Amino acid sequence: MCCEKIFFEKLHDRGFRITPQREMVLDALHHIDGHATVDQIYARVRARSSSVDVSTVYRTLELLQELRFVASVDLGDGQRRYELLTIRGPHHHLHCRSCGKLVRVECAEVQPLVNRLAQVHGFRAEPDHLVIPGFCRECLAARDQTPVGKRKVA
Amino acid sequence: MCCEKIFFEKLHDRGFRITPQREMVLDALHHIDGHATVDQIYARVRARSSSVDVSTVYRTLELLQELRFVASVDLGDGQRRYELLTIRGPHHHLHCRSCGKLVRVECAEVQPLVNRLAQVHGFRAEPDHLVIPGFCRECLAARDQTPVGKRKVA
DNA sequence: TTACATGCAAAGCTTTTGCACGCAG
DNA sequence: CTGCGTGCAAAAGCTTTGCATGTAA
Repeated sequence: MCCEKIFFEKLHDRGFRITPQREMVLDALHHIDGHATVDQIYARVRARSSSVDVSTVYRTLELLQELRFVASVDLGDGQRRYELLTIRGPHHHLHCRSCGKLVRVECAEVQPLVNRLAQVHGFRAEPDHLVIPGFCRECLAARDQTPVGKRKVA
Repeated sequence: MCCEKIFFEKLHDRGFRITPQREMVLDALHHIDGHATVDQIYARVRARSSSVDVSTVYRTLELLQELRFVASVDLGDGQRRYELLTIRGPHHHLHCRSCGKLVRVECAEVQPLVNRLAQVHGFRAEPDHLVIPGFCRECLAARDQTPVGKRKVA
């Protein structure tokens, strides 16, 4: 796949080494539908080579972030998620605080805001991975009726 | 302070008890400039009563979220932050992925987007506490020049 | 050959949970 | 009185780190 080639080139350019582990992590990211947790990635990598360690996965993901191959999101549930920036078109997310659902939003819908933020604040809102918390249609009604108790907010 | 009164009323209405600990956590939130970490809150509470436990702070914060007195944000640095919704006017944040700085953005700037999301997706973007990741003016230049190494992204 | 990357294991952090006691109502 | 809320202590995650070994270049 083309990503891999670019990945290896970039690694090489920056003086990093090309290893099977790095290739496997990238491959795992390709095969998991967006927003992969470390667990998911690790599981997939282990399926190919059971001797790989989690720490290597973490280190590789850190590297992939450096190289701008993945973005990470923290949805607040204690697990960071990683998503390839190379294959999926740019998009954003609505994250329901109640049920955790992710609604995909096309770039165009957010672009006006991104533009304005750049103008007014000189701030580049990450155009490939904006996460907007809130409540989805389904949960809005439900939540307003639920008697308040020791309910998980996550 | 008025918040406290409303807080106690709300507690009472829902059948929760009014305790010194709960009052102290609320008070701490008032005295810490927005986005308090649990550590900060805990420190402030301990200053008044050293026997209070962290777990109580966590439990109280959970309760405060239930009652919509605070919102929490996870900036991805491994510590959730809590902010009172009662005293500060509604606002949003630009969060710099590089230096962690929070830029405050007034509601009006984001409202058009919030409206559109409601229309198109039936989604209520949390209007009091939207966090938009990206890169601030200062870091944009710096980051593009920094040689890639084992740099923390957080 | 050189030193970067890995595996292993242990530690670090924040947050959660179980339980018996104390206190609000 | 009753049982909700608390303190204490331990556990549970996820993530990071130190170090010796293996391996890409």
